[in-house]
Amino acid sequence: MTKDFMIGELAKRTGSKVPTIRYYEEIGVMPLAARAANNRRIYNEKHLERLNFICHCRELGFSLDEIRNLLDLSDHPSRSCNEVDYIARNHLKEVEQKIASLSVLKSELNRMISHCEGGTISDCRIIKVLADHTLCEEHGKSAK
Amino acid sequence: MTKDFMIGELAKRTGSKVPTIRYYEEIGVMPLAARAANNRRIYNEKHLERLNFICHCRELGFSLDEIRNLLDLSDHPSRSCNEVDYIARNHLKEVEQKIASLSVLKSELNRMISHCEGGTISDCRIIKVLADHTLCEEHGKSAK
DNA sequence: CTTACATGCTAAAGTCACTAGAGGGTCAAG
DNA sequence: CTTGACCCTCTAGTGACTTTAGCATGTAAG
Repeated sequence: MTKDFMIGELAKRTGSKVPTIRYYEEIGVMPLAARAANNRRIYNEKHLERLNFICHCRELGFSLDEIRNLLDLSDHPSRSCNEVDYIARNHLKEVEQKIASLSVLKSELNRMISHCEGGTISDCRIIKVLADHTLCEEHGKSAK
Repeated sequence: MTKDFMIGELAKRTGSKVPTIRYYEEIGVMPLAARAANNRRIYNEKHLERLNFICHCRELGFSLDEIRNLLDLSDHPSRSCNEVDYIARNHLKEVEQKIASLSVLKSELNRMISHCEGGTISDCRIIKVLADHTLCEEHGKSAK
C-alpha cells in the first residue's frame, strides 16, 4: 500500500487550493474522505487521480455538472463512450462559438480604439460606438 | 416631449429582461425610475439610450464595474478620453488572452475527439486525456 | 359585470464555482 | 512553553443575474 497524505499535500500535488477540495467533497464530486483520529482528511493515490481528472476538466472549461457526468462514465469502463464523445463535442461547439464572438468583439474593440484620437469625451469614438450598437461593423451574437 | 413607457417595453426595445432592468436600478447603473400613480416605473428615451449603452457594453464583455466607469465618463463630455481608451485597451488585452487560451482548448478538444473510436469507455481516449494532463499536446495556462 | 390573462410590484432565495474570514484544534521544532 | 504551520467547521461574500412567491393593477372578451 502506498502512503496516505493530507489535504495540503493533495492540494499541492494537483495545483488546487485546500478550500476548493473541501468544496468538491461537499458537493459530491470528490468522495467523503476518510478521517484520521485527529479528524483530518486522509487521501491516497486514487483521490489524487480523481482530483487530477477534475482539475484538468476544469482547465478545459467543463462545468462541474459535466464533470460529474464524465466521472460517472469513467467509473463504468464497459459502457460505450458515445456519451463522453457527445459531451466533448458539445463542449467543443460552445468553445468555438465563444471564440467566434470574442473575435468579433476583438475587432470591434480594435476599431473603437483606432478611431479614438485623444481628444475629449464629447468626440470619443469609443463612447459613441458603445452608445449606439448600429455603429458596429459586425453584429455577432455573444455567447453565454 | 416624447411619450413615456413602462418596463416591459424598455425590456423589449433593448433586448434585456425585466428583472435585469430592476437589478440594474438596484445596483445603481440605471437611475431610480420615476413612478406613475400606480407605482409602476416610468421610462423615456434617455433611459432607453442609457440601457442600450449598458447592454452593448455587456455584449462586448465589459463588467458592470467597468460600465459604471464608462457611464460616468460619458456623463462628463469635457474630460479627456484617455481613461476610456485605457479601459478599452485593457479590455482588449483580456479578450485577446481569452481567445488564445480558448484556441488551445479547442485544438485539445479536437484532438481528444478525433482519437475516440467509438468503443467502450475503457479504451476511450477522451477519458484518458482528461485523466492525465501529460497526454496534452500543449500546456497553455487557462485564463480566468 | 365578471372573468381571464398580461403586466407590474416587492422581497427573498437560488445559481455557479469558488474565495475569504472568524474562531478554534493539533502537532513538531526550538 | 511558545511559535508557526497545518488542519477543522461554519458562515458569508463574489458577479450578474434568474427564479419564486405572493400580491396589485390594467385591459379585453364573454
